[in-house]
Amino acid sequence: MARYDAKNSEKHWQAVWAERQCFVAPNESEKPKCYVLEMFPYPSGRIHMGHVRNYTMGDVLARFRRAQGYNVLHPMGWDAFGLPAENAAREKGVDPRDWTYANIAAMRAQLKQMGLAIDWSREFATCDPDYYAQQQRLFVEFYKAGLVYRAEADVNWDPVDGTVLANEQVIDGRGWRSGAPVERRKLSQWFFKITEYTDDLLSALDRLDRWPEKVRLMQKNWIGRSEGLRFSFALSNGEHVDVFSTRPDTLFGASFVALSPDHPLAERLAKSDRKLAAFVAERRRLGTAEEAIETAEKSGYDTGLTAAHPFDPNWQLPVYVANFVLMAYGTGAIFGCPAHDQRDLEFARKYALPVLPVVVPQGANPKNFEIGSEAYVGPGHLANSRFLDGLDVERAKAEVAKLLEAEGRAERTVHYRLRDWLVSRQRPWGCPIPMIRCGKCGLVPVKDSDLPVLLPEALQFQGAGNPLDAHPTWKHVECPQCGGAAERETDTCDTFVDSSWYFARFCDARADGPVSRKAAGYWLPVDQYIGGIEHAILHLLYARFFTRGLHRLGYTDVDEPFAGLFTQGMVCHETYKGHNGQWLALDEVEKRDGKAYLKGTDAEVTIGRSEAMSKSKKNGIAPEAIIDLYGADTIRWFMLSDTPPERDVEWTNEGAEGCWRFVQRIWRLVTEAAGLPPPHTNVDAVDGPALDLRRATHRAIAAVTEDLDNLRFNRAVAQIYTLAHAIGAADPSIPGSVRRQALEALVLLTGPMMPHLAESCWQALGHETLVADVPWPKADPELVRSDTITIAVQVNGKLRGTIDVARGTAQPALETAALSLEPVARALAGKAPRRVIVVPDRIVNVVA
RNA sequence: GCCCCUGUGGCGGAAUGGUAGACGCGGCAGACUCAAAAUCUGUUGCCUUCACGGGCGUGCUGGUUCGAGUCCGGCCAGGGGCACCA
Repeated sequence: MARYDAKNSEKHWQAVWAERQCFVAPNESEKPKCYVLEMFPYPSGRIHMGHVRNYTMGDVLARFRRAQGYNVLHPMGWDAFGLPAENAAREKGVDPRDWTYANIAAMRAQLKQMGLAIDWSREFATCDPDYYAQQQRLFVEFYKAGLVYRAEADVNWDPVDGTVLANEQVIDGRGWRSGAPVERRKLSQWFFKITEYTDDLLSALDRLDRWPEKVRLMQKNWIGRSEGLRFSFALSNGEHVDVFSTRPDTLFGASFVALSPDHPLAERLAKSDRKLAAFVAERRRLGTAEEAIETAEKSGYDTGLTAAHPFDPNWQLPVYVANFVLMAYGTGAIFGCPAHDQRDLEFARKYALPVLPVVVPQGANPKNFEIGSEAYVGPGHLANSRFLDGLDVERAKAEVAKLLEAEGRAERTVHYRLRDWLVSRQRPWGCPIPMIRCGKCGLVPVKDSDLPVLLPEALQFQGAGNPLDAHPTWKHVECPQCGGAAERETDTCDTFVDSSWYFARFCDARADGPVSRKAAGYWLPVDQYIGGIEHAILHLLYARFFTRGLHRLGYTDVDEPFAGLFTQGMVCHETYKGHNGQWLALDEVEKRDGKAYLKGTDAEVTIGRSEAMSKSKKNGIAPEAIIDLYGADTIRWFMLSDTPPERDVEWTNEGAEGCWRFVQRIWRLVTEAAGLPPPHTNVDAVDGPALDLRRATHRAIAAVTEDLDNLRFNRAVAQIYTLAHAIGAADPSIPGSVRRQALEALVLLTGPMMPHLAESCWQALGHETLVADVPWPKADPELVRSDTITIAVQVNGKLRGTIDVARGTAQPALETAALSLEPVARALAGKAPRRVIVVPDRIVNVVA
């Protein structure tokens, strides 16, 4: 029997699908629509295993929904602006445009090898002038709608990339791309007013019921709503300092006031206080990096000023500048209550400040309740707090707020941690911001008729700074308003802008305007979005904001771009380290008897734990190599097998071999079944082994359908193995029509996961249609349910036997049958049962 | 520091509060073969027993329940996120 020739078969079917335009989605259809989207890739030049997993999952769903009768939109594009192209330009002297499009061509070819059911007619790259022209149009419209503004901002400056980074793009005090230590600079920057939608972005999370709870929680925490009180302390120098607190109930436990080193007052004091200036500078070297601040010891600088307690002018609190107070949150100043805040406690212990408990838990005696090394943050009643004594925390908060508000000294406020989105980037390989600065007219948007603002043909990458800015002619233009000499904005957009609306552009990728209202009305929202958890916050939040903006501009009626979200796990592999601790690549190592050795030697190497495939750890496996060896169907099958899709998967060669064996097994099952009745033969009533196979077939159809509906690919795979086994083990005497039906179901169920193999098998079974065009099989409920079932019999919850009964057998009969079991009698040892729990069709539990 | 997730055989993992370990990988045994490869079949949690059987088992520890991998409380370990969120 000839083996299945994956290489030729896959090439053949890919050509057939392309030729017949199987996966081109019409924008009008009688069918219900289904929009399946995977996060589009950055064109790095080659696909990695993470892409393979991501696009396989989306492809299975797209093909499954198509078979179920949906009009499926499953597009692909390229997130093509960004720093790597610039780095390549600087390092290799290539044009970023050429580099990017060459990468796209290479990756497109690799993706096509995977046999994805994609509507390639909608493909675009964000660096296509046609795409970014439309984005510029949106920028101007957002600007006119009041969603864009320019402001001075204290920004993170990356001295290597010569670019500004958003706070959330700084990792450990270094640029998230360049790794260079970040400096601070004040620059005039463009912002999107995402905070205009804060409340809505938060409250709408509750309605995203097909999003992972984890992601909704992460977004909720990121938006960070907190209710509190804003009030001021009078300082000994005659000034006032505003603080924000969510715990005003603990005011009588205050023992200090602390300012952020970035607080204007701290900066002003530092001008005449060298030591303070040094302290502030030291803190700034820590950057905004969380880890650095985390591990840094709490420290402060006593300004010598004091602050009067709001309820007692004679009570003076010391005023510190403290390294743990953030300017970006609240007012940049706090009052410290060491007994009920861990950070304040550590600070107080260090500077020997009083620690007075003012909230005591239920049952504790206020007189001897003491704070040790842990602050008490739980509920309780107020103590040591004069007129607040005895109140619970919530009532005390309200009381303090009421008193201070009545005197006009405080304001109940809701604070969010979400800040506006800084989109300016000083990079040449991005979408130019279509604004013009005129000495006379100020900021003027580029006229619509002058769009797009194209990037210049040739850019010089020598030297730091932005080549757009350094270009001899590009930025010099006439003011659209007064006609005088003016300058273009040379900043480009954050690439998150590009990815914030591409899903809407896919609805009609060649529309004249940015988004076709009609097409977006038909396709949006995306029914299932699939991508990595690393985008759980920024990308998804920005896309949600942008969609609201598009709604405001009338491009769409939806606010939420992604009705369903699925975040897949990473692809991992064992790691290896040599004697001096360096990472070893997979092809430098060979395994024998469970141990790893340097290839060709007896030098043992350390086997590290499995980690996400990465260049730095040298544990990556190239998908092309696997596709070359086994074919795309095998790698697809591996990605779907065993591990639940949301969990990290470990790549193993043994597993891949197992997948490849299964490909051959299906092919053998199909091709060995010679002499079947012709296609479309009806199955007559059968019994015995033939009925068993029919039942197995319909059970598999039902189970796979349900599993794919819920993206439980690993379970669907297990069901298909079970059906294949049932077919292989079936009695040779059963009618060919039954065997045919089982094989056809097997092929169709496998179709979304191993599409090439399925087409070959379908053809081998005598069909002239394509699996890609065949409707999804339907399970007969009669055949899914079995008439007899096995019921467990327990004594005191321990299994003692089973009984086979007809479905629906009544309680008394079950009880009698259970009690007559020999092991049950033995366990009872002659005594009468105290009680017998009988759940029909489920279980009998005898309580002895 | 705060928040989130995950702990089940040798391994990846199944399991609406109702027979723990489906399915796959690996191992073992057998069939086919002169032999091997390939393939097929069976078997495979641990302890105990000649056997029948019995006991123990879902990170630990309490609880709820006739019955807990599943629900609740307390811990431990590993992983992830974050802007110390006052």
